[in-house]
Amino acid sequence: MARPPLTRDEVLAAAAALVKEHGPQALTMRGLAAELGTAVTSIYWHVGNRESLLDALVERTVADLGEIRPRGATPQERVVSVARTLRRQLRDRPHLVAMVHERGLTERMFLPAQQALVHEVHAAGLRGTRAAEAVRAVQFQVVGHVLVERNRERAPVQRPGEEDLWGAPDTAAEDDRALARALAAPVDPERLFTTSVRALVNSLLASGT
Amino acid sequence: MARPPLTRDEVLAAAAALVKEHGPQALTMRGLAAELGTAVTSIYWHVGNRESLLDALVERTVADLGEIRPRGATPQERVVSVARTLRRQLRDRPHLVAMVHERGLTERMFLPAQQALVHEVHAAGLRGTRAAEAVRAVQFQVVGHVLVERNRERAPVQRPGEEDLWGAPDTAAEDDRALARALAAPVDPERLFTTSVRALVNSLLASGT
DNA sequence: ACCTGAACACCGTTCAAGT
DNA sequence: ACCTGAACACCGTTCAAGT
Repeated sequence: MARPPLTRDEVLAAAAALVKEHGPQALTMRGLAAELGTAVTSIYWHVGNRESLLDALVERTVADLGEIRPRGATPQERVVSVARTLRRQLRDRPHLVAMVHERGLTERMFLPAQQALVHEVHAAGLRGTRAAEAVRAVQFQVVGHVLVERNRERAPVQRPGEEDLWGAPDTAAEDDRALARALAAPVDPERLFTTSVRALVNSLLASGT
Repeated sequence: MARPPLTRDEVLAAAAALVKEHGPQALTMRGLAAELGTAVTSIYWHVGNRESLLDALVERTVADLGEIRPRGATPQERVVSVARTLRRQLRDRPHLVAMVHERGLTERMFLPAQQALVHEVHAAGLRGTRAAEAVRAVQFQVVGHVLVERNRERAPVQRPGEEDLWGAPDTAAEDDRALARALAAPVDPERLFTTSVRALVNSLLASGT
């Protein structure tokens, strides 16, 4: 009744499944061993230790991140489309993105998108330092937005929430009920993301033409 | 030789010191007890458990976050100054910001800044939904940037780094050596931050005048 | 080359018992 | 009201011993 010999790939696959479903804190060496039907110590032979297991996981999924195909008529539109695609890719793998982030591989993960951005910014007429700054501004903007967004989802109930904070009178917005109401309403992240990126991109690319 | 009776404040202070110095993972109940010269279980009497201890710590430091005084002649400048002040405040407490973030209290922490932003955006002529969107765009931008920045600092050595990635020929930037060089150079986060915020703010506030 | 159980040094938390 | 040690159920990791 002995199981077939354990392989490194098998370990990685099981670990990836655990992380994808329940997050990295759910990946314990003992739990993983139970999942695989082996002794805990066998895992150590194949992957070294927990730390390098996570490293391998992150490595593997960074490599999995797909190509980015810019869409749209103008460089502005294409940059925005790259940003939106990237946001979607990151949002699809919340736990893994967090792990990539923690391990400082955000840079690497972002490379395909960065190359696309370089191309578009160049097409918009930006050169040299200015172009590099525009690319990085967009890069920081997208990654930052996704991080903030994830945080909001993980902590859906704020105490007190913006509703309470802005529902009360005697605030700076008291003479603008529409503003107060808008701030009390929940954020629409998709919309806010697009608005922000568009605003940033319009401003950054304006200096190229 | 008995120590004076333990107080909740004493526990919080010692815990805060540990976290500030070495991060939350360095805060173990046993280590804290050793620091305080009591039994581990005494701590439980005062703060419940580790989770609510961290909650209390976060609560306390969110309350500590100071006022924000906008500076500058135009609303644009004042919004940028708010953003820069906020960035500095967040950067001064890296571990605690991360904890606030993890606990989903980013909203609350951001409130003083948000009120200042509302005031400035209003002064710039924005109203209602539009004003709210501008405020939130800046908010997300700042918090996101700080998060990305922190990540970069924690993982100073990227493998491979952007230098290697952009130093090689045959990239999209191969006809623009200045661009390739700029992307291979390390990021100046302060400068990038100011550039980005300025670009975003200019674009957002333009529609108000 | 690959797997194993025992053991070590850690965790957070509970609880009955003290004063 | 406050403190204590013992105990429980977890961790990750090492290592000598097996095949």
